[in-house]
Formats: sequence, structure tokens, C-alpha cells
Amino acid sequence: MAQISLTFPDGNTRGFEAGVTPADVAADISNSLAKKAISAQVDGQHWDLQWPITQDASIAINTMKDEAPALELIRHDFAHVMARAVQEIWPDVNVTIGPVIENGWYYDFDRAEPFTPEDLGLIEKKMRDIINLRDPVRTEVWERERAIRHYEDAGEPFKVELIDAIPGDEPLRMYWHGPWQDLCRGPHLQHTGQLPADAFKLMSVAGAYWRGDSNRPMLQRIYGVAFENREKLKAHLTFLEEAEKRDHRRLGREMKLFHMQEEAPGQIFWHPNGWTIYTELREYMRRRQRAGGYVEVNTPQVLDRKLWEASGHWEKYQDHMFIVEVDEEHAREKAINALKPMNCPGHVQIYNQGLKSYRDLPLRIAEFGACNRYEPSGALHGIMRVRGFVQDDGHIFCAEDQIEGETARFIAFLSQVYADLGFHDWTIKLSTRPEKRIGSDESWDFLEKALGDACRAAGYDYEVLEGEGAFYGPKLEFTLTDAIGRDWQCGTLQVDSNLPDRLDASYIGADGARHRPVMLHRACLGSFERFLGILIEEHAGKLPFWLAPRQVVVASIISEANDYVAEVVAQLREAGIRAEADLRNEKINYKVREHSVGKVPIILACGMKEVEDGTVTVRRLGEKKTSVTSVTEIKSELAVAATPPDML
RNA sequence: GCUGCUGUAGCUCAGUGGUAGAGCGCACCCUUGGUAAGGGUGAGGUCGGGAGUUCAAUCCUCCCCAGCAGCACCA
Repeated sequence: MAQISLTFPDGNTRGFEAGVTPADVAADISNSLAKKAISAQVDGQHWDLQWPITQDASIAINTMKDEAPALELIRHDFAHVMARAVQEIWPDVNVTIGPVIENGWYYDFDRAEPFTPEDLGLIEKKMRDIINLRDPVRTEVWERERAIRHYEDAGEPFKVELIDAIPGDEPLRMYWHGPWQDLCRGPHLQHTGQLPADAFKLMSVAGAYWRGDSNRPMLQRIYGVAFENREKLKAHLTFLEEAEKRDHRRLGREMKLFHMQEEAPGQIFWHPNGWTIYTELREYMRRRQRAGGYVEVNTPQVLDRKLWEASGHWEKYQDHMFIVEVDEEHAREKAINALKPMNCPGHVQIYNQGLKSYRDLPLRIAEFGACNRYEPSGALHGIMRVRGFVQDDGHIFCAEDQIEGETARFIAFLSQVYADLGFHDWTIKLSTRPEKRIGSDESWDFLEKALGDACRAAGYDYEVLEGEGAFYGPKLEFTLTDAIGRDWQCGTLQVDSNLPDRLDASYIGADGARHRPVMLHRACLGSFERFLGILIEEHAGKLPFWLAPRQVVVASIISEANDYVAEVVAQLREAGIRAEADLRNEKINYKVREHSVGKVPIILACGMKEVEDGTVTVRRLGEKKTSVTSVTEIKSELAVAATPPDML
């Protein structure tokens, strides 16, 4: 509880009763004219408030109260303190910007030599020194001219550029952390001593383009993480270690799912275990799509360049396409064929066969389409971003007034699939009109609204990504998260009237005239490769039983039980269960360990006791205790578990 | 593609200017053991590829390839 009073420019003051918490005051300030307060008394202590206090007031008040500062504030100040430390060690390094991000912050520097891991240690030490100085944080509002002159004199060209980009009427604030100043909106702590010296860590250094522009120079970005206290930092570091254990690249090796090698960068060698998951998932999708009103097709891998020119992809993506020539004399300019990087033009070719009537719409065409894209080398990531992949692609040809309904229908389809596969935390993003686009504003208004309404109708909220849509239409992205919190776009739905136009698709309307259909590009998993990567990480390898490549291992405890084990395996297989025998001359401990590491959901052990009783001893993945049951019983239980969710 | 880092046995990794090691895995032998590693023996490597420096390169230099982190990209 605090005694707080605020003073305004006209000299009036306003007090708050004891019993009001700082948060209440903050909320009140944020919501009222009190934003204009110029000073405050908090429990008798006087504070000058720098104009303007806006939504940051809650932080300001909390800070004044000497309560634990907000985490965001801590991280923000760490960014400044790190930049100061860097410039104190290497005065010739130029500073740019350093925002707060999830778990910490980063700051971009311009320096000729790379920062080394040893440098990070030096910087950390210097930061601790600065924290121990307990330097006060001060702020001033500067005229632009003064700020620009200051940074020109200081030889900080990036800061000058930043100021140039700030709209003319916004006041510029300078923050001092002791003798070091930085252009910043704030807010900040009171003094550097408020930073927890034992709860931060510099994590890595990597390149990053100035202003995210790949035509601009590359800067060096140092990432740091910070928390309220040492325990929370430790917890975070432990989380990262745990996440590493569920990395799909590691589990892919441990579970013998797939491998990749130098001769085929960005392409996957699927091993029997991995391919079992793959095909199981594919057959599941096939059934779901059939039930969802799609017709399945298949289109050629190699297509004439002319088609890609007609679709417009050649112009935009030729550098990312695999060129296929039988005649080696042909250079890229003379290329005739290319591997398909996408399936849409092929589907339009199928649509275009024969005259279509409005009665044929909506026509939902699906293909498990193998695509190849020459992705930039730096973009490749395990099986999540590859050069050869299979999309669960689909195109819905429909009339404009069917867009919203089809979109809602697809969202329902996708949420069912994601739920079946164990995903409940996924997000929708709506990407709206970009600067470079075709089509009228009215048309964009209509389409963006249709997608948004469809989401809401399906009961989902969405985040808007302004300007991130394709040039031909808005899109929905369905995003899942990997083990360490990186977001991956999996599902997508894009509205497109451009391609039907370019490839001359049409239908005869009720009025007897030709019309252009709209095409909805949609994928639910995105690509099998990426989705399987996410699926493996989500489940930490412990896949749902129906997807597990090896569902049951029946292990003999002594070799006299081998025949019995073989008999049990045969019975399980008869029930459609993927069962294997482990008859090796190893101890049961060894077998249990190995198959546990291999994430086999069910281990059945058989010794003489089981042989005599006609039972098995069941050990379930993740459980220590075992149970004894009859073969018939476990067989019927597992037969149910092995049934894909859509068939239950 | 860009910045930085990495590349030694199937995997995880030591190591050295005088052409290599461990653990696990694998093979064979012994062991028939009751729920997360029983014991022994042995076979595996042009030290990512190419060029250069050197009497000598896995080690130093350069180029290329691939991987990792991040940025940019993602029809």
C-alpha cells in the first residue's frame, strides 16, 4: 500500500488513499488525463516524472515503489547495460538498436572483428561491474537537431538513420545509464543496481541485417537472457537442455526414423521406422480428405517451363527451382523443364479439362504432391525446412460467395486433424494486403473480411499480420511451435483469383456466361516432412500408439520362452498391431532399456512364468511398474489403441 | 544467400606439425539372466573434399562442400 499523489502542470495535485495499490494508481493514470502529471510523491518521496507518462506509468509507479521491477524493464535495461559494456571495452564499436524479446533481449553492433565466445565472457564481467556501480538512470527530451548533431559527432551513423526514420513530431528521449547514453523510448529502471547480476547470461552472437534488409550491411547481434532471479535463469537453461533432447534431428537418429547426407542436402532418407509413421499419417489424411469431400489426384513431377511462365512462378522463383534437362548443353536461360515446386498449376490443368458448371463448384482437389524447391542453403533445418517434400496440398475451386463457407469448413477440418494428432495449442494468423499487390481495395476488403469472419465463425481468434499477404490475396496461416519455442507455419489457406486468371480457368454460371472461379490453396499439415518434425518434438518421440512405428516389442527373458514369444507376436500381428520379437541373448534389463530409449510404447516380457500361465508382463513407456495380463486381453486393448482416431 | 562457429569410427567426443584414441554401438565367445547397460575378445577411420606452405599436414593457409545458431527468404 502506498501513499501517492500526483502533481499536474497547472499546479493541481491529486492524492490516492492508502489502501490503493500502485497497480490501481497505474491503471487510473493510464486511463485518465492524469497522464499529464509532472511529478509524484510516493510515501513522502518526491519523483520528477518525465513527460509524457503514458501506458508506461504502471512500470514507473512500480519502480518508484521499489518493488521487484517488471521483467520487461529488467531486460530492456540489460540491453542498454550490455551496449554500454561493449562500448567501454571497444570504444570504436557502433551501436544500433536493442529490443526486448522473449526471455531476454538482443543488441546489434557494427564492429569489424567478430565477437568471440571469450568476448561474451568479458562483456558479462563488465556488465556486472556496471551493475555494481549502481549508476542512476536519467532521461531528457531532446530536439531532433541536437540529437542528430550529437550522433554525427559521435560517429554513430545508424543512430542518425534511426532518428531520420522517426516521425517529425515525436519527441526524442535520451536515457543515461551512468555516463552512457542511448536514444530510447524508455521506460527504464532507476539505477543499474536494480538489475539482477546473477540472473542473466549472454547466449550467442549471430549476424543480422540492419533493419532486416538483406541489401544493407550485416551487423553482429548478441543475444542475452535475463530473469528475476538466479533460480529462474537456471530453470530456463534446464529447459533448453531438455528441449535439446527432444530435437527431432536427435530423435530421428535415436529412433532410427531417417537420415540425411551431404549428397542430398535438404532431402530425407526415410528408414523403415520413419516411413511407417509417414505412411500411417498419409493414409489417415487420405481417409480424412475423402470424408471431407475432396477428390484425390496426382500430377507430373517435371513440367514444361512454359507452364511456369504462364503461372508467373518462373519470373519470381526461377532461382529457387530445380531445372531438369536431358541435354546438358542447355543453360538455365534455355531451360525447358523444371521440377514442380508446387502443385497448383497442375491442379488447374485438371480443372481445365472439360467445361465446368457452377454446379461443379466447389470442386475440392487434393494431392499428396511431391515438390522440390531449391531453398537457400541457410534456410535448411532438419526435416522441417527441406528441398524435397510432400505437401498435403489441396485446391478448392469455388465462386466468390462460397469463399467464407469453404474457409470455415477447412478450419473445422484442420482443427479436427490437429486434435487427432495431439495438437491443441496452435494459432491462426491472417496476413493482409501487401504494398505490392493486384486487385482492387474493395476486393481485398471483401476477402480479408471473409477469412476473418470464417475464423470467428469456427470459434477461433487470430492475429493480423499487416501487409504479409501474397500479392494476389490474403491468407491464413496455422502455426505450431517446436521444442524450443520456434514457430513453424504448417497449415495455410490462401485466396487466389490470379492463377485462375493466368491459366484461364472458368466455369459456366447459372446465367449461361463464363466466370472465373476463385482458387483456395490449402494445406493442413503443410508438408509431411515439417509436420512430422513438429509431431516428433511435440510428443518427445512418444507418439500416439496408432502412429508409433514399433508399437510392441515382445521380449524373451530366457531362450526357452522364445517359441512362446514368437506365438504372441504372431497373434498381435494378426490383430493389425506392429509387433516385433526380441529373442536376443541379452538380459531383460538390457532389452527394456534399449526399447525404452527407442520409445516403443509397449514392452511385453515373457519368461517361463508367462509360458506356463499363457500371460505376458506388460511394461508401458514412461511407467516403471509392470502388470501381468492374458494375451487375449492385451491384444484387444492394443487393437483399439492401434486404430487411427478417424476409424474409432 | 549473409554473419559467425563446427566437421576425427555408425553415435557422442578426446587428441597431436612426424599419418590416431575413449565410451557406446557392431561381430564373435562365455553367460539363460525377471524390467533402464553381465563379462571377455575383436573388427571399424584417405581425420568432410581440393589446393598450397613444409623434409613431413588430420593439425597451419586458401578455396569448395555440408552441418549448427541467427538474419534474410519460404509460391
